[in-house]
Amino acid sequence: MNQKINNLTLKMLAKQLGLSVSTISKAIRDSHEISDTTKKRVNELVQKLNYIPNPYASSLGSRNSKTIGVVIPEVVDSFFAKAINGIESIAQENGYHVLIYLTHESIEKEKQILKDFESGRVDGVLLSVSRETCSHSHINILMNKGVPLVFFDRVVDEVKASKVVTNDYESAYKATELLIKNGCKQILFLSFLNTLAISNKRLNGYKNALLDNRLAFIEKNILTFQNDSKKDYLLLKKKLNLTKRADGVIASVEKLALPVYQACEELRLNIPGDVQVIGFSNLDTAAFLNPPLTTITQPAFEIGKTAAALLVKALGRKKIELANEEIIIPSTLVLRRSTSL
Amino acid sequence: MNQKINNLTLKMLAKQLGLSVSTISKAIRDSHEISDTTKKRVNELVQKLNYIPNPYASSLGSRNSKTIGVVIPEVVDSFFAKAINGIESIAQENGYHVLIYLTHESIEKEKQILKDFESGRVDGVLLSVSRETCSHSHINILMNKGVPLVFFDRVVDEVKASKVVTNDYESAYKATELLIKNGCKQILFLSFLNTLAISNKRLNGYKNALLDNRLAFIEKNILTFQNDSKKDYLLLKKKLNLTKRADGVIASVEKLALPVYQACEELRLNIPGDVQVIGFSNLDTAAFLNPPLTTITQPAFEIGKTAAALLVKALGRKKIELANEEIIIPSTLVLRRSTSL
DNA sequence: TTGAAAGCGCTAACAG
DNA sequence: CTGTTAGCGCTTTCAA
Repeated sequence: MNQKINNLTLKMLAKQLGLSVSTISKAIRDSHEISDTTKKRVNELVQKLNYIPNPYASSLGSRNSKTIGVVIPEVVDSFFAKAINGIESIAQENGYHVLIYLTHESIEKEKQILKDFESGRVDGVLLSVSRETCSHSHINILMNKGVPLVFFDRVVDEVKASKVVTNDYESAYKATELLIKNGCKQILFLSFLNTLAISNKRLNGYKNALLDNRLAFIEKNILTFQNDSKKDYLLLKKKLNLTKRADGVIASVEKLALPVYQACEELRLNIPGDVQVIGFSNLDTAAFLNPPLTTITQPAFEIGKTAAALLVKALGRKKIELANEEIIIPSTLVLRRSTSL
Repeated sequence: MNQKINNLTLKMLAKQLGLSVSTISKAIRDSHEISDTTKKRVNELVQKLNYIPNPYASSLGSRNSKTIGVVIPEVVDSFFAKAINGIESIAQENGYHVLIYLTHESIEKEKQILKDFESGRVDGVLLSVSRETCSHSHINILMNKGVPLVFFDRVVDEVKASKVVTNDYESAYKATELLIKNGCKQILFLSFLNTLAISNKRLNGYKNALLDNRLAFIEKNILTFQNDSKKDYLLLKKKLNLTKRADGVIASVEKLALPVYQACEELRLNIPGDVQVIGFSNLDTAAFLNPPLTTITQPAFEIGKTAAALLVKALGRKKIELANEEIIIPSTLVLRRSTSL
């Protein structure tokens, strides 16, 4: 269907050099079975004619595609964007190609994508699950088909696999503790509706920090946002406007920090005077918000890079095997003016 | 090398149904040559056995891969992240897969990537060139090989191809005019070192707005940043600290808005009282910066989406042809408090 | 409407 | 060290 220009093939090279196709093939891949002289002859012709092998033919023969599939919820999110950067750096370095798929937080899309991967389209998968992902059979099915998979950031605890994460529990604990030390009595915890392990860990960190500091854990101080619902925003505003008003907020998701700022602005509440705020975020602009936002900053690039490295290393082995290890790369608490000094 | 699980093949299906491989193949692709009854039989078995075709074998046979290559400078940039979103939406909708490549602003990498595309790895390319891209033979070579390519945002004027851009000249003109109307006399224009057409257009908009308003165009008011150099930042600071200090700044690139804020903070200059600032930016946080940043906001999602749509439409045709049209989707000037009212 | 046969361009034993 | 022989799994004429 494509009017593709007659691309050079191994066969043509073979004819030109009076060698066999397989010799050329091996020479190009620098096989030890081939003499240096013929390698040189071959490479010269390859250069001269600008021969570029057909990757799909190679894949078919060798049963691997030199490509990895990256499945993430969003790309407009500084965490994921930076993680992709890390992934790409490793891929690039090792001659892998990167197929990107966005689930937009939909488990249906996630299933669809993983199912497609059963085709052998990718040699391995890097996955950060959607908020909707509660069941995980689709992940197991793929892995059982022999497709290596490494989770990063948003992992599923129940699935046995290699995982690269950050210390969500501790970070949330520290964040909460900071607010408490700073005198907050009513601390809101904002998150999106989901069953993500990562959310739970953050929530538990928050909860335990409260309890360890003899503060009540109040169910109603957990605000669970639906996607972009106005209602949730109004609830947040209400919480910040009661007589016994919330005086601290932890936005456990990057996107939820801004609504807090917005609400405070509309209510003419001072941050950090009236309300102190901490956000889980990789925003480069955090330092320039009004006021600068104290953040839990995840090592996004490193997480992506490490996950990719794990996968690529495994793919390089004769017998592919991931150790099912969990690598934890700690986040950093960056103090700024949204929490009082 | 891969211990891939014995994947189902057409041959196996054929045997089970007592049909030929080609019949199955056609049935699966819903060919009109196949009777409805056999189509049904085939599809039932396909469902039951969960048959998934090998994409690389298909590619080899059909000479197209159903994947597009997206080449961009960075992904940690809200413009590109949003553009990817647009691209992905179209790809997804049309059954295309998306390979992502980052040049990190290096023309060498860009060349390497485009050269790889000569292999037939992708059916078409979406390209936003690196800052270093001055020559463009690598792009022409690829196109001459018959690989369809659509530029988006950062185009190369000299190359004939379809392009999706925004109105950079007008936007910069409007931005400059706004500052002038607001009383600015010394307006800095910040950009990165490059020969990008897009930069030139913005610069010209700035220049002409000055001239049309009887203000001098001063070469030294153009600050050209190298990548992350401290020196440039210091120069910016100096410009903001002269007796005849700059009183307006246009950051013609998203990344350069923050240094301005930083410099003003360090110099204790008030925005917009002492200096008014406008940034070309898609930052969601713009509204929450201190003060909220007036921006030229590009239609990132639409640009990506439109470029992808153009490409995909062309790929769907028997005889692939792009009309070499240039589609312009206008940006929006969003007034916020970094420019006085 | 179906099927046989000939590839697509490359890899991979295995011989020589 | 090089070549021969089979495929990889699918698409595509072209006959039947």
